[in-house]
Amino acid sequence: MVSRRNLTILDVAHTAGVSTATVSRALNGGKISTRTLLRVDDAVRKLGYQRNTLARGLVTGKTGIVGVCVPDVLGPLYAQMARGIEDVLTPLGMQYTLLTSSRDGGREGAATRFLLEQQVDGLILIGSQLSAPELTALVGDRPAVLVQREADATPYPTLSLDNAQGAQAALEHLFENGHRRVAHIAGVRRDGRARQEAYEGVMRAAGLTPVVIASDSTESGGTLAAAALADYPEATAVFCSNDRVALGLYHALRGRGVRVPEDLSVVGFDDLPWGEYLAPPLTTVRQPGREMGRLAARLVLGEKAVTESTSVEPELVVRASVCAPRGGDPSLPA
Amino acid sequence: MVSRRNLTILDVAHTAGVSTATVSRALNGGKISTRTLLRVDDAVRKLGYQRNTLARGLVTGKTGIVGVCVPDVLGPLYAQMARGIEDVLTPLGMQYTLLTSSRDGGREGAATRFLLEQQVDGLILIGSQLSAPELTALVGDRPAVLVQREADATPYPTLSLDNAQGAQAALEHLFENGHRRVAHIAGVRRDGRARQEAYEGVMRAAGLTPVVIASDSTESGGTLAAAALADYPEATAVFCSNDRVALGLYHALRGRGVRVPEDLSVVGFDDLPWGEYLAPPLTTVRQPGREMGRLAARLVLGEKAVTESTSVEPELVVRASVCAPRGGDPSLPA
DNA sequence: TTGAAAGCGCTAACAC
DNA sequence: GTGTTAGCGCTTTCAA
Repeated sequence: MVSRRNLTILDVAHTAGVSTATVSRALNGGKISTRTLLRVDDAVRKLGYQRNTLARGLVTGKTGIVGVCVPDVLGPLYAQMARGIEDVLTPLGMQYTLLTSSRDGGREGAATRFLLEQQVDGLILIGSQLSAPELTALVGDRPAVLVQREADATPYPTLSLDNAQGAQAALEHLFENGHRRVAHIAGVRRDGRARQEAYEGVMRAAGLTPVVIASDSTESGGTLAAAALADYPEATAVFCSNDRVALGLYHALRGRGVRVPEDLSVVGFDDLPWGEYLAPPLTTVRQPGREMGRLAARLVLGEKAVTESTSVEPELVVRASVCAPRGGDPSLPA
Repeated sequence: MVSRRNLTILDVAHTAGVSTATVSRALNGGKISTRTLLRVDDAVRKLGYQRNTLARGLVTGKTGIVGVCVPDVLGPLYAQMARGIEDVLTPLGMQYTLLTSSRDGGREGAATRFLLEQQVDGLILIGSQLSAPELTALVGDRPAVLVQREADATPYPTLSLDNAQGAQAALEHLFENGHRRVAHIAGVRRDGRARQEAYEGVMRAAGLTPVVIASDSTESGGTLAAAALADYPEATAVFCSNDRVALGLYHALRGRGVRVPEDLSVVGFDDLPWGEYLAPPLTTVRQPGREMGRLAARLVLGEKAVTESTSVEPELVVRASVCAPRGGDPSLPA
């Protein structure tokens, strides 16, 4: 049962009394008589043989593995994407290897190179920070998909959330509730910037003045932003670049005796799992992570027609962190 | 720059005017004259050569990869462990491949087999659900570490959190605050069971009656548990099997007008990132995920003396979800 | 210090 | 249906 040294198909062939080719066929579903198949199966079981994927991959030129590189393992969104990828790979008997770039271009490059040297059949790069030339030099003409990145100077298809649409939905919801003075707590990364730009655009289009508070996209960024928000007391609502910021904001607001949503309405972005359990449950924009994962996988496998860039629609999730502003439509600074 | 078909070291050898052996040596830091090293480097760069790890692994019998299998990617704790593993692997020029078992024995078996066939140098199985015989049959004598699993009938070292100690710390904190009627919302998995047993033991040792509410370790489990808790109104505190349950409990309690901690003290387990931002900030037991990851990696690489089983100490994180019960020490049911 | 050559374990023609 | 055999791309003796 326990292997001494390396068990190979030769051992199996031996104990089954057939050739290695036959064993290979048995293992891969080739033309085989039922009797020999049984014999081989027995031998495999008896020996506890496990095939060596390296050798197999070396000769077939395929590994059945898709490499996935995420910014960090910590994000629930990436986890959802991973599930989506799994959804399409598993029925195909394929697997994926997950690596993290730690939001660092150097590490991302190393991880990507590693995956490529691993001879992965395809590459899904999520939130890549590498420049277009770096990417092309590294990946060459291997199948790759860039997720959370807008169409680029790269030859690879991209898949991204329509951040503009999400921001617009959030703001419209706020407008419908009577808000006009809506501040934005901005994020730092690609997505954050896209959301900020959309926010500014929508505000201007509505004849309103954007007020942007810089932040680092984390809970503590949200907490810090609360202080900055105190300098803009006429704001009746805040659109946060993501849920984590909203969480930090909730916390700081509570400390300052500001009630959500009575004193200040809040909208998040992402729809992380804990959002609905907050007090009040957070109104937010959902990013369909799992679906994005599925799409990315199908794109990289070439199952879906590869258009230059695909974007998926976010969905507004209305819960309880938005209500009408206190004095109806506020006119001028207090 | 962009490879036509497969670029091999033969191509490199060719353009550098040396043999493949020399190229190999140059790539791996063997004895080489500086001049040829430079020539090879140039050729590599010029061609955009990337080594084929499969071939390399096939001949060396090592891949430099540690396989990691986690119950689900969604858990922040697993993410922290992954970071810990990375901490020790990266400086060694090694990598890890992450796979999920989706808390399903079948999928876990498949994932493990896949990693093994991948010829990983070691295996870190987190929260494995497989039985000892299944595990031994599958893994054989390859280096493996079982995380979040107590010492077993398996030949592999285990690494687990001292759940008993964590439960004890939580309960002692509650006792010190004057609580006697402490209920427990139990979890379903290994860890949950260990915590429940510890809870029961500590309660009995203190001459108190354990009250256990079954749950599924998720937010909705916590929400449901709130209803069950209504049948035990004399409880002044609840020890939750994890933070997610505590979150759901918070939510349901709020709906019922029960204040935390004034009406009911709550303690969680795990210390997930959002705990400190809740209202009130959650007192909980921290699981040192990153450190566990580091330990697991060192164990699997054989850097650390392999003792049969290692356990790491949890740490009580006191925040604001515990205070003295309302009427001091409650005596009898209402 | 470098090169020639023998495999690592497997699959895929090609014969039988 | 089954066996023979030539590699897949690389490292590693062994000689030179």
